[in-house]
Amino acid sequence: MKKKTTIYDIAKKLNITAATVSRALNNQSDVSEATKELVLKTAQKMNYEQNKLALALKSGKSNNVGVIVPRVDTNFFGSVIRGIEQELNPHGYHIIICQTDGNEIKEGDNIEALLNAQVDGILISTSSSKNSIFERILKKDVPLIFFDRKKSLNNVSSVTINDFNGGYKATQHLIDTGRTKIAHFSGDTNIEIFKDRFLGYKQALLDNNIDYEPDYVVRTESNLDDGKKAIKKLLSMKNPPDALFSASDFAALGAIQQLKEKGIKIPEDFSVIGFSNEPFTKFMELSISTIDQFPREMGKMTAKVFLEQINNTEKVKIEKKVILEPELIIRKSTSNPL
Amino acid sequence: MKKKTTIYDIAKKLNITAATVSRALNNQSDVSEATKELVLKTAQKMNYEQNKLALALKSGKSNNVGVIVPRVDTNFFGSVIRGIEQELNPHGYHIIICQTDGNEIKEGDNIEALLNAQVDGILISTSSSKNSIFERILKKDVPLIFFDRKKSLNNVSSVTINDFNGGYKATQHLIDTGRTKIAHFSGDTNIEIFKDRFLGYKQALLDNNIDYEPDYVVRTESNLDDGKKAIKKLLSMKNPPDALFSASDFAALGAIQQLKEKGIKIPEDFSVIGFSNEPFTKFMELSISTIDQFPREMGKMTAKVFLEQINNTEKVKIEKKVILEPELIIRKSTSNPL
DNA sequence: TTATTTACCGTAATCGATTACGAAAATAAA
DNA sequence: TTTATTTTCGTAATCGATTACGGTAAATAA
Repeated sequence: MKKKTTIYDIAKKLNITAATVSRALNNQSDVSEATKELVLKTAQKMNYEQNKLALALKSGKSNNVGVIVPRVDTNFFGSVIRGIEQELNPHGYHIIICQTDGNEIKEGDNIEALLNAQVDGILISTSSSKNSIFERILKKDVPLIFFDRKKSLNNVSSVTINDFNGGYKATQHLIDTGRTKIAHFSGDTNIEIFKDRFLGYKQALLDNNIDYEPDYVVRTESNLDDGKKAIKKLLSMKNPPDALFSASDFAALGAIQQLKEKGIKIPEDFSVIGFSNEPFTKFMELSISTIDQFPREMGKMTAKVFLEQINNTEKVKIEKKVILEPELIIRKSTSNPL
Repeated sequence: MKKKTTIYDIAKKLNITAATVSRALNNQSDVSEATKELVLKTAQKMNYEQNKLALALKSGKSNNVGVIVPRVDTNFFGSVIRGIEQELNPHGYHIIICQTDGNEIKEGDNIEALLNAQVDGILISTSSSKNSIFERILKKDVPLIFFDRKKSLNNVSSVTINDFNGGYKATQHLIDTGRTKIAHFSGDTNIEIFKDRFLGYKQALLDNNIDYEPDYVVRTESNLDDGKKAIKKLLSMKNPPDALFSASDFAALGAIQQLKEKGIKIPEDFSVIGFSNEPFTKFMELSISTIDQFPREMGKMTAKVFLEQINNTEKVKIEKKVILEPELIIRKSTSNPL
């Protein structure tokens, strides 16, 4: 009852060998139609199901792909993962999810474990500062693809959005509505995506002949409280800003709540734009302008790049750097362009 | 360079057999300290890493657990999955994620694939109407645990929240604020959780001697548009309701937006309570009262029940029905109790 | 000196599939 | 009828680990 039936069980019952059973099940040419049918029928009758582990060991292909993210319960990563799974599932791959909580050690452990599990590839949004772990993956010839948070490595593909352009577009939009005193909530600029958003912000100022004011830039975490604190600090300046580009939607919301408390009118007296297009930004009565990152498409693209790499029979390695273009979404927290 | 090193490679290099290498690596007693050290050292030098596939095939344990959900990009399922992963990872398990999009066929295919992949267990929030697939899992002696959306099967454990009480608490809260004409947005009542929320609603009315009005109950999908449509219909009644318990936060928000458009004051003239405690409900200027389901805890609990079942050496099977108690969260879309 | 134990390690089977090679049987060609 | 060619299927190796069993030599006991 409990024991799973193998091809040996079928072979014994039919008085043939497992080799023939295997060939019949795989519909190979050198088996007579008669035995093929017989095998198929008894396989069905005995509830036979192929043990993919044995197949994986033999073939060296597990059909599993590891996906590593800081956490799965955010809209962004949830959507990316959804995209990856949708794209990979029809090709027979399963995805194994690992969370790092942004912890470098956990990330290393997860990579180690995935390699031991013989995954056919690793898709990762990294929280690591070092490259050494990734070189171990490459040495084993396991396909590695970065998405969103990447490291720059030779021969390694990545799928990201153009965070520089995202920052630029957001800032330019504020300028287009007539603002010049534009503050910025920055994330951890050691992480590439946050540095790029910041650089886009600076470049937009430069291109519009607006002086860059370092005091207008505040480092914040991605939560409401940090946004509130940061905007308080900015408003207490001698020459306070009249607009904000936040690298995080959550911090942007915190700022908005604080501004309202102080009786400052949005967007008449102060404009706010966020980043990520979190679902809540659309739902607010005062909906929040933001930058869409197309996370689902990012996931699908990551999966596609992986599939291409797997199927690449050329000797030369391909290195694809896919950069998605983010989109400005104008809502009520900013005015319309002049 | 590319070839992974096996215990045979180590054995050959040291002129011993693979058996000894295996024993040394597993720190077994019948190997001399000298060779143990030697093996460990050369294993390190040769970058040896255990192939878990071979181990899995031999032992019959893959250390993978399948998790099946409708989709991963919602706050609820994302949080549940996060909880499952956090609990299972320290025990050496990896989770394989599958999405069904609520499609029964896809769910069957996913189960099939997970069984073939020899997962050590399946944790599922089901969209299926039939029991037959699950009986196949049980026949194979693969641990099966339901969470949130369950089927009632003998000897199968489940982790759910008390949706009946959730519906009851929400409705009772509206009554406590002085409402009597309470409408209900119901989900698909063929799904147990939605039926239970509805039954809780009815029971609360009954216990408070309020007549149940079938026309006050509208079937809606979990999105804004359906909520808007439904509330329009309700408001056009001869005797329209003055409160709403929606089984979905999204539909509740749609209703609120529509009510505002009509100039109806919330919560003075109309109270709304949702279900699920989606993040946006807290962020709104008019924050939405709702029912918290503790999804992360649900995930952790599901994982714990799985671990217990795995480690259960008794002959008798345990069947655990864990029911989490949902919590009423009062915000601005409902008044304070009288 | 002989017997017995212990420490250490090799042999070979096993998990469940695939497949190169070769052999027997069936058929076609001479 | 004999030879050549297919068709069909069995034998055994392989993937990379673990482990029951057995054997040898050294250590200890008698």
